[in-house]
Amino acid sequence: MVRVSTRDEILRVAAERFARSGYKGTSLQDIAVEVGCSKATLLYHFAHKESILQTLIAPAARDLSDLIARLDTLGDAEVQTPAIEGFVDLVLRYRREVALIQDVIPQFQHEPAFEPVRPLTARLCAAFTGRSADPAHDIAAEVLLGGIAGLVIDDDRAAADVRPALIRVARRALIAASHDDDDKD
Amino acid sequence: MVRVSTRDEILRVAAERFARSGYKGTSLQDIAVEVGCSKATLLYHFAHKESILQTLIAPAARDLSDLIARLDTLGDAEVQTPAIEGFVDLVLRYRREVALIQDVIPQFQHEPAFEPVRPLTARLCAAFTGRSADPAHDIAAEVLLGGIAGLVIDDDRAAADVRPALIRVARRALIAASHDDDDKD
DNA sequence: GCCCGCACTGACCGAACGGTCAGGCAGACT
DNA sequence: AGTCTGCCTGACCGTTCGGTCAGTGCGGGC
Repeated sequence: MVRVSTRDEILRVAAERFARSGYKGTSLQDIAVEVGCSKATLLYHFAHKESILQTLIAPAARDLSDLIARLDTLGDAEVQTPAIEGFVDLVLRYRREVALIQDVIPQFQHEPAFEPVRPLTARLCAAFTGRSADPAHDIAAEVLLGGIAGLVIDDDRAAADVRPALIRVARRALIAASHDDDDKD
Repeated sequence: MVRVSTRDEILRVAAERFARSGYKGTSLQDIAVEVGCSKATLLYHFAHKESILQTLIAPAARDLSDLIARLDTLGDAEVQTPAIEGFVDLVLRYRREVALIQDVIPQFQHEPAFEPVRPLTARLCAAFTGRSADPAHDIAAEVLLGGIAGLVIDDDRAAADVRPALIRVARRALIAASHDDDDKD
């Protein structure tokens, strides 16, 4: 039996409940009951409900930010493969956090605090296309980004099983799309 | 000035608010204020809040069901193109409804009423892969299905502009994937 | 023994939620 | 004139929400 702090236990339970029932669909009371403490204890460790959310997604957000910064240092011709593999590895490592982020996007995307996130996704999208100027390639990249992030959410297959399939479908759709443009209908 | 019934106005406002702030993030009061009627009027026209939701997504659900039934009549070799084009046209026609459905999936997917939906998506997924038995093809199809549905949500580009790009990325990723299997790494 | 800080709690708060209900009101029919 | 029906409403209900607060128990340093 490992010794776990109440704070860590709150985060563990909250992550699970938020992913299962959504952020708004999970009350502090729900979390407190499963943790085995009072609701006031949650608000002793975290100032607000939103603080729990921020704490949960912070590591994933940091790693995503690091990935994007690293991709920015690469040249146009060599950026796609690291982008695809880096992103796939990221969402597979943070499955629950990805589900959580996708859940709260509708209610936070219009807030001013969400503003600096948009250029981040644009840079990631650009890395996926190999910085192509073709808007059709941008659409393809957005589809792949969203599709990959969406798949890992409620998928119970092992990461090692899905990883190669995800990378392959992204390579097919993106690398082919940005290298040969002669098959337009 | 066209004459619109209160009921239709409720549906119009609810669709917009649900898509913008989410189902749980939109109260009956919010809708009533924007419609210009009382909250009780909403509950006169619709028995519950959930009835509004069901009414909104019913046409999209019916068309999706029809599409899947039509795809079931096609052979394995000829099903992919109609599946891709049919699905893209569907989500482009029902952008707001798609956003709404994706928003409420986390809170309704565990309910028994959601049970008959799962085989539907499996059949659509199978049509996307050309009924391939390879699990990697299934993953590719799920990525594309989710990615395409996710893209149209908060995309303000005209349907005619995105449609060819969506179809092309899906064809690249899926048709190539299921016809030549000799590039595994 | 005393005190202090940390972890924690029960009781409580105002606000907002979905939903109920008795009744008002305008127009059509008898 | 009377009545019936469909549309609509204000007032209200119980519940649940996130959050506050005074206070309790306790382990460790002095």
